[in-house]
Amino acid sequence: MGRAPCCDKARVKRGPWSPEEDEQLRGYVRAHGVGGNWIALPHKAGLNRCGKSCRLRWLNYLRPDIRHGGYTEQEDRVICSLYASIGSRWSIIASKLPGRTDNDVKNYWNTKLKKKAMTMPGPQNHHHHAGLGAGAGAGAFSAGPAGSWSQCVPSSLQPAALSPAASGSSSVDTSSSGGDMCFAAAGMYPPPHHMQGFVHVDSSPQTVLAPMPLDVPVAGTWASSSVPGASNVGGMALEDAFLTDLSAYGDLLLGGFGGLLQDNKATAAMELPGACYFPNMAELWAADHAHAHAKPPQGLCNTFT
DNA sequence: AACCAGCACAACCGCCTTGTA
DNA sequence: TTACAAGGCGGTTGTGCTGGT
Repeated sequence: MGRAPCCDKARVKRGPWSPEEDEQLRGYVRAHGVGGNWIALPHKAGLNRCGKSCRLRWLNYLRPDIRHGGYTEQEDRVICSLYASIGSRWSIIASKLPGRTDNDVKNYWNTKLKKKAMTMPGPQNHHHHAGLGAGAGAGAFSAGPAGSWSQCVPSSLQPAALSPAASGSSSVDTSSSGGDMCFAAAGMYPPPHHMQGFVHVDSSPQTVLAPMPLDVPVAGTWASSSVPGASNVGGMALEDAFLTDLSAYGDLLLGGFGGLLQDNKATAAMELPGACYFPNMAELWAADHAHAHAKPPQGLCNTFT
């Protein structure tokens, strides 16, 4: 027997919201805020709706800062970049796109961007895949010789090598806040010497990404918030560093994103909030070392902050 | 004009995580 | 430590619109 439903579905209204309901919810939130309790909100607001439904409606549609449609090339690249590195974690991806919601980004990917990405030419240098490809889970992403998306990417388009399901990361501590080792595009860029076997620090397509040694000293959290002048460190703009890294990962892991990303990375001009755009190191660790059942070394993070 | 297929997007479902008593 | 409630998330479904036949 499953858990009890959050509301009586037989009694609450379902389906599309009417303009009157929208205005009722909008007015209530304007006047009182959400109050930290979505379950109680519909009753207080006089809405015959499930609390979860109210929450979704507000977050995905009624919030004043929401933008719908009109995705830019930069946003496309960011979505592809992050999808290549972290998979379908839409809330994280959306958090990097001001005014976008996870649902919106997810729909956009499923209906448009996925097809667009599928039509992109494949990578030019498949020897990249020798790096992480030796690790567990990477087999699903071995690029075909022709290098087309349809051959490189599994049917689900899920980067299994990084996904919780494949890495078994339910046992991996992805929520640690202390010692997060964010490979922030800002903060410490280029990365310390001992990380450069793993981190792509230049735009050379020949760069081979190798698994990071696990016994490396971890220098603590790399976050722009703690580093003065972090938006442009080492002569590399934040977005350039970000996209350079992720294009390298896309090429390594999916065999197709690289082509989508590399062309215009230098011209990317959108401002990306937050600091840590690097792939989840804990999951990479788990996937690459078949240690899904164990915790990664302290300091591997899952935080995009 | 009617029908159908495909598309876009809003909304729902169920599971997982988190906070709290 | 445990149990429970609520929040959060990603996958999936439903619905309306549009273009083609």
